[in-house]
Amino acid sequence: MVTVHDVAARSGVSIATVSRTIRAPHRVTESTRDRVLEAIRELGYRPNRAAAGLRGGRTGTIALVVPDIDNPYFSSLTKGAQASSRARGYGLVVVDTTELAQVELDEIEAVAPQIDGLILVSSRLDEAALAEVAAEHRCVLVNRTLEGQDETTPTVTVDEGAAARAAVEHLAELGHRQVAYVGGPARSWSQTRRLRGIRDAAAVIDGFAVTDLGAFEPTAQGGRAAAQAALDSGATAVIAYNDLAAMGLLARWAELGVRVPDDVSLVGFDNTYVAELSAPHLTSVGADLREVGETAVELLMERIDGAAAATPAHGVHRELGAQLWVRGSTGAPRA
Amino acid sequence: MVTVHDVAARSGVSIATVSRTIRAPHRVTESTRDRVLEAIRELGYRPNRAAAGLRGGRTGTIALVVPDIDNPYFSSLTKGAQASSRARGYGLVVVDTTELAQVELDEIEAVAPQIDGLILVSSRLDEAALAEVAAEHRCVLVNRTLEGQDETTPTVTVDEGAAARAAVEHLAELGHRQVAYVGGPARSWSQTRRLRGIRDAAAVIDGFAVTDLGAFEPTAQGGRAAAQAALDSGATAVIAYNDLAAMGLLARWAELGVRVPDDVSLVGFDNTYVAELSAPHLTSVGADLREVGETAVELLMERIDGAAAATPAHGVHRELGAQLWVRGSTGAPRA
DNA sequence: ATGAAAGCGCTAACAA
DNA sequence: TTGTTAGCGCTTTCAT
Repeated sequence: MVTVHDVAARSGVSIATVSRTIRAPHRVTESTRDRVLEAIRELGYRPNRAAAGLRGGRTGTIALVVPDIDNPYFSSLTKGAQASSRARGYGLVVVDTTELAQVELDEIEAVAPQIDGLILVSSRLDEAALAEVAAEHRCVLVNRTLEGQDETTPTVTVDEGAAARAAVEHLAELGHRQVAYVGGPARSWSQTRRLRGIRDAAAVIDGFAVTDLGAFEPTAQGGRAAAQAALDSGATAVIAYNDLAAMGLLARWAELGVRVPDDVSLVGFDNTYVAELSAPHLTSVGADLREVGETAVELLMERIDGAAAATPAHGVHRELGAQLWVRGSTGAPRA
Repeated sequence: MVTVHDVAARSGVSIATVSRTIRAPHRVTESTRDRVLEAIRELGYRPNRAAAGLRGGRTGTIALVVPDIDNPYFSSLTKGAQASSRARGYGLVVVDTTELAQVELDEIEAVAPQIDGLILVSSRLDEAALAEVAAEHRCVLVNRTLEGQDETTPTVTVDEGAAARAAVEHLAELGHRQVAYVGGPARSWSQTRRLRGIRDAAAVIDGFAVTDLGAFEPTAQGGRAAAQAALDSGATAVIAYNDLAAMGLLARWAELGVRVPDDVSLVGFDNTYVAELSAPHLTSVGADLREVGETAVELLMERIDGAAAATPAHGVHRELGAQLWVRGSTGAPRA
């Protein structure tokens, strides 16, 4: 292992100068700097981030904590974060909590000392635990806000209201008036906002009725389970809590001989890549997931770099716009 | 931040005893141990893994390096690794290399000092670079072997030959004799093995012919691009390089009015979760991906714990069996 | 069985 | 501008 000492010896300077050459190049004469840089290259020196963090408080690494990496929503978001942090010279470590609050807490505490900050995506922690984590670590929240007086934790959310509205208006324009909603986990943060968004959007359209089919698993299985009920509801179009559930509806309907969009239209949420796997492709509403990841990193960087500097006392909250991605699963209702 | 000093003060012992209580409990009297353990609980002390690694060489963390986390193959494998490492008390950090060899190399060198070992999945490094990484770091290879004299690096592979054979035999039993293969990236390690496996299996079946359609992107788009050619080949069944490509074939065929499995049967590779997203569900061959991840962690653990101990001079190579997952996309050929 | 002390690789005062 | 030095939190001899 090559250390600062090796580089120092090789270039005939002290270890402090080596460190400075990396962290504050302007504080070193050009000639020495060149010499040190060359030694670094020759020796293949790489600073030990753990050691740097131990002493200086900066590790050059951030962590992204997700509930389930094996879910296209989170993996796409992760891609965005990865690209963004890399572009800024930061390392990114991904942690999967398997949807468990306790695991989430454990892992956060375990990695915390080794990183400069963390991004919590769709945290499964309860308010109290989340507030404590947010208070003790430099972090950014995604898809979740801290209720109450917290104005200090940067947050990235997607405008679920706009997404829901886009779905409803799209269907209304196509001529639909009877729509069924296949919901996700009842207590979920997104579910609440999505259902309300749909209701609000529907309310301002003449003669537009929405039937809430209740809570289903946010998976293809959940979608399959809802397929018959959706049909029975008499709706000409269905909105699903997420793309995975929509895929389940699509598959089950195909087995039942129901054609999409001829017999019924379908819209998913999140615009994950699975929306382009089906036949027909799935119309979906949502933000650009990679952009969500990028934005979270951006906010965290501001928090880190401008630590003492221009950090506003109030937190930064970014609500990302949602778009409608029209694909083959939506069309005019049967005459 | 709670440190060993806080715990030591609280329990009236030295920091050395605190450390021992954690790393070598049997070297501490039961009464003192209890006292220390209680202080740890009360204070909520968590050892700083980075610091531990700096001094002792053990960080309690391992890294999993994948080319693209936004690919169901890797994300499922990651789940397995995550569960397994957690069960063993190790932290797991996931690194996404965006398919780039240079990024892979950079990230490996950056995290290396902070971890006890790493798992390289489907490494994009060339032989020379990979050999060097394997020599300098404690690592396990997945889906890749080091050619030549290396007998020292543990490796996990999937029996692609068995997978290919399972696909071919399944189709043969159904009555198919004309099969087309939609290939993946020409130079890919898996592609080579899969094609050969299919050829070998076909060779021993009377009158069984395989048409190689050539290289396509290992994505839904790639599958779509191959759809027409697959039909034109006159095959009654198609095997795709992976599930994603198979999904593309399925979708394009649906648009073309081709029915699966009535008009043509389809088999994918890898058995990722997307195989259960389509209508009909996709028959696929492959190993249990989570098991692949678990096995890799297991091998790495053996390498770490038994460092000096019973480590055989020759490496450990585990080839995981592949299974056939029969779903709706395969059936008898049209009479 | 326990404590004192050295030092892992690095950064940040402080001196020079 | 550069070097010296004191630790960051921890593990690990070496004493006791």
